Amino acid sequence: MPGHLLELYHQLLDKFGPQHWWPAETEFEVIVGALLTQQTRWESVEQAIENLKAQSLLTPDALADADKGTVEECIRCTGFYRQKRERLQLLSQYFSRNGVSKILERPVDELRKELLSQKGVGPETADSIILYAAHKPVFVIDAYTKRICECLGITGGYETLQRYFEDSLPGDVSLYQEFHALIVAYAKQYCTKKRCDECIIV
DNA sequence: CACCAGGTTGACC
DNA sequence: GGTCAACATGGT
Repeated sequence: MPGHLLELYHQLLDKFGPQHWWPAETEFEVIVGALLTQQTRWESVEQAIENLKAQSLLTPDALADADKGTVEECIRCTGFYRQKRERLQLLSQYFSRNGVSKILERPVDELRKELLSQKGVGPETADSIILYAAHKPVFVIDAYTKRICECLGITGGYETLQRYFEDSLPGDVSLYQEFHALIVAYAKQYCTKKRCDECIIV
């Protein structure tokens, strides 16, 4: 019985309040954060972003040309720092060559395909960039969302779950942003790998 | 000390 | 098409 997602959204909003997710001064900062946040705590990403800012490396041009050791030092705290450094600089080159807003303004389908062709950018990272930097309504499916979908009896791969959310909700950017953040807030507390308590969603 | 975190890739079936 | 180790640090 689909159609319960909007109800779930309001339940979570009542319980946790607005999350105002992905605070960032620029779109490029969102892009960098999206890459760095892979398989790490957000607090580590904030630290890394701060480090990059202190070195004035938070622009595509600066980051693309920056010294490798310097970049690795800045992002070490996010883990996988060698491959993330490589991928971050390749991504910076790409945005530097074509222009951040020029790229983000492209039609969603085209944009998604382009992002996915970049090394280190998979579906979740691409969709995070589209939703939080390009401000277009694609629903981000992360590990927490997958976990909650299991509770809801929704099975399938990334695209399947994404279609389910997008088909069940109005295509609204703010709604997608908040809902995604609320799912994470909820799952972190009540639907961890070890336990699934007080499940308000079933 | 073991396990986990806002994933992606390339190898292998 | 799906599964899986590798990638690396820091927190609980």
